[in-house]
Amino acid sequence: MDISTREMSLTVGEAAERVGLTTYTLRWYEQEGLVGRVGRDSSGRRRYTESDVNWLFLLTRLRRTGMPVRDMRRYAELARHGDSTLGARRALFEAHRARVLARMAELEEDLKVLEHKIDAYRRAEEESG
Amino acid sequence: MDISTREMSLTVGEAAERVGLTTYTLRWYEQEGLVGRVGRDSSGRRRYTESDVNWLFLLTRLRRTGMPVRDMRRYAELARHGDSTLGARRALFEAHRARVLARMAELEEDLKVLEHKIDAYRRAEEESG
DNA sequence: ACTTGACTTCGAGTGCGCTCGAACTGGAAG
DNA sequence: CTTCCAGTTCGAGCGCACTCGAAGTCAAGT
Repeated sequence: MDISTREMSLTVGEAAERVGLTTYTLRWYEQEGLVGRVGRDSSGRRRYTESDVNWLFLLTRLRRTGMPVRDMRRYAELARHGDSTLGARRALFEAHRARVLARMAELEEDLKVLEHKIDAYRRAEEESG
Repeated sequence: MDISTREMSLTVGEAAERVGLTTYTLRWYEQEGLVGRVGRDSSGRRRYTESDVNWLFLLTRLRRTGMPVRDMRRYAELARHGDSTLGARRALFEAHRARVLARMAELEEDLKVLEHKIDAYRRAEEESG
């Protein structure tokens, strides 16, 4: 039982790799207030804890579902204000879930258009190729 | 049976409204080669035919599924080259369909994360609210 | 001791997809 | 006949989300 496996802390490069963002983006997220001030070591280098990494991971999911950085910032601010904002955070997620579901419904519609087109091309190829 | 119902032609504003884009965007699409040169009336105004509008509609679906304008341009170029490019166009759509399916799978994953979070907030609210 | 390479901050630059302002024109309504 | 509105072209500008370059620091490896 190595103490380092219990008290993990990662450099910006390691954290970036783990969450699939670049070091540039991680620093920028911090600057933009999407992440609270990350701890530094004695020489001023960022040290990411496991909970920092979990938070970053959540941010990547929000981003990937199309949440604007502006809204992620708002969410981060709520989170920084503790338990009194739990309801607001849930509301934010529920609203976002609705948007994601709507987006998925759109994509399914659009997929149909794509498939129709593919079929039409197939038929046209048979006829003239 | 009015002849105007058979030979429809729309102004840029009407076409924009019908496909859900702005007039700016319609002109820009033309300029960018996403749409072949649209016909003009005697005083130089654009007149969109039904097939122009159908084409534009298809473009909106490609856009909405995340196809970059660059790729839409490539597709438009293929379409302008006639039946010899049917296979290429089908391939382009099939590749795009794969990306859309992958995107939908991602969204479903991300949706799970969202629902977990919502549940967690609900539980936390019960406990401390 | 020196080199290497990942880190620091800062401000500037990039790519995408529009979006708009300016200056002008031309058809239709009152 | 005038007023109005929607259209024209052109180039410039914008918002978003990064992405990068410059100049410097620091710790570890050879």
